[in-house]
Amino acid sequence: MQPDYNIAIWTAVGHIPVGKVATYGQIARLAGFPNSARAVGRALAILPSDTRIPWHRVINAKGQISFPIASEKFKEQALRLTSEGILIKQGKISLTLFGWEL
DNA sequence: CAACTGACCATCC
DNA sequence: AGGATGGCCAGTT
Repeated sequence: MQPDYNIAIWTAVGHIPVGKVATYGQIARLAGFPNSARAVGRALAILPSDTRIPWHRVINAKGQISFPIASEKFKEQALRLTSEGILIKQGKISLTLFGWEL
């Protein structure tokens, strides 16, 4: 099991400009899997902690972080996003303002 | 081998 | 506007 899914997805994620965010659906589309947003979630889930992939720039279609509000993962992602200039109000990110390729 | 699960999404009510 | 429903697809149980 070493499908290129993950490679394609990671590559697409790596193309997200700093200060912008993309949804799983967008990434899936860019990677060549129009109906497999879930593949993106999987690909990101198996990333090692020392990865250089900006996984934090990937959020769900609701414009929110796809983690339990109190989890460490959530906090880390929120921190990384804010430090890149992305504003999170009430746990929600404005895709209109920070969405990649609108 | 069948069923469940999940860092999801679009549509319908 | 918020909740339920169906579809997707690969890795686990």
